Amino acid sequence: MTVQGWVYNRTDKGKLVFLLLREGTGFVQCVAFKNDLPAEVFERLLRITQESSIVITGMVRADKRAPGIPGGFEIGVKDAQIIQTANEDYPMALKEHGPDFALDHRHLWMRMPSQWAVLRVRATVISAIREWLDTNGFINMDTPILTPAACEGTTTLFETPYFDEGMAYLSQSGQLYNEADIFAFGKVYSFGPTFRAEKSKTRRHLTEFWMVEPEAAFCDLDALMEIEEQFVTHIVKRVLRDRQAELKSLGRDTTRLEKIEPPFPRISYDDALQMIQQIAAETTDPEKKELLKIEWGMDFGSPHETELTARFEKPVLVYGYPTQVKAFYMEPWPGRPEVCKSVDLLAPEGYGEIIGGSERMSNHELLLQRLHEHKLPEEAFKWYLQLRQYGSVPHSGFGMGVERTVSWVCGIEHIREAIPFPRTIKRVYP
RNA sequence: UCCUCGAUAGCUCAAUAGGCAGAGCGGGCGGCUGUUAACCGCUAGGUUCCAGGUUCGAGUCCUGGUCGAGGAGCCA
Repeated sequence: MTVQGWVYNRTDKGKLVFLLLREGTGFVQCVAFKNDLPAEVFERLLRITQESSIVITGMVRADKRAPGIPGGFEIGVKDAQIIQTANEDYPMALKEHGPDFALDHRHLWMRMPSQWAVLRVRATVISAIREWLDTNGFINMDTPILTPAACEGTTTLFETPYFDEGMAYLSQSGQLYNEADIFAFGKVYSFGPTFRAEKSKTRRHLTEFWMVEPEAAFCDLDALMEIEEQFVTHIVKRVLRDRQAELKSLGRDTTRLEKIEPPFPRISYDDALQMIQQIAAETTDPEKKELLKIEWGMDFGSPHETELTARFEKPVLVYGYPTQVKAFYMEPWPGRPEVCKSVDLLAPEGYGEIIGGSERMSNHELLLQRLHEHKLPEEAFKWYLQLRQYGSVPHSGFGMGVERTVSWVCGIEHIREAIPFPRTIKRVYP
């Protein structure tokens, strides 16, 4: 058989050369004995540089000693043709790099096994997302990226000149458009890039990230939570089924992922708050105590989510947040207007929020009132308000961050590794 | 925007109390028939982020700046 690929690493033993070849879908070891091939070819393999492109002809055989992803087999080389000899100054050493250097060389860094594995898992996560939605009655209905104004009215937006229409803004959510779509199609999802111009500098933030946003008509908060746990479980199971070798090479403890099964624990904001307050009271570390300080009405920050989810093995659904910390369009809790029918899905192991969702407000007059309370321009939301005048129904939806989900599934430290070319506050290269 | 930390060879890092600029990897040359980031010998490789200051002497101390990282806020 022949293998086409790139030389990831070379080890020579005099009359024997090992080449660890990247061939796109995996890493395979090729072994060349001096006596098995023409002297001139062997001499070239002995001197081949890292990352050179090559076509190898040989025989596959099983060998427990052979490394690779997956390991356990290798190719005995009979002949080889070098396509291009890579320059000898390839900058990526076969070890850890600092983040600045690694990100400056993202175009090469992605060839490394760890990055290759994460991005392969990402592709499977995306495939599983579409698979579950497509087979559960959701239809893909993408939403515009160039938008006239803030969808939720709070987050900082990237802006761009738009002909004679003034400024257009890069989408930070397709949700409002999804809400229009469900009245035509019942259950829909949008899936695309999302842009946030916030100056967030943490391992959980990107300025450009991918979000899937399912939305369903005739769906209340309870039904939404069921959808979320089925959806997340399916994604985890697909990765466990199809990407074992990649997870293993990342050193991921998959027993944690194997426990992901519905139902997920459901906790009200009120109860979660009490748990956090108790944790804060019991902690002796004064710095941690200060970080965990919280009272009713405040949103959970990252330290709160971390402490809370550390006490569960599965993702946790926290519902019923205070209205004042959530977006204007969320349905109020029956009999408790200070609380809304929102739900966040917090991933375990300290990864925190990967899904934010809610039941949407279906009453026209109340929605109009909320718009005014939030000082949003009624004219810009005219179409959105009309949805409540022509056949309004209870409906719900959520947004899931792809990179945060991939980070959790892979067990990696930083979200920037979960997207091929990350965009952060200080980086738009390469 | 705020808080904390960092910047030394291509890369990852070390350098006692302020006293000759170092190692491993990667590159080059040589050796080895089972390497797993191989190993062994030799070799080349430096504006110690920038601008000032203190000092006989600064990678090290002081001032200002640049760039980066982690965290907070905000969020997926």
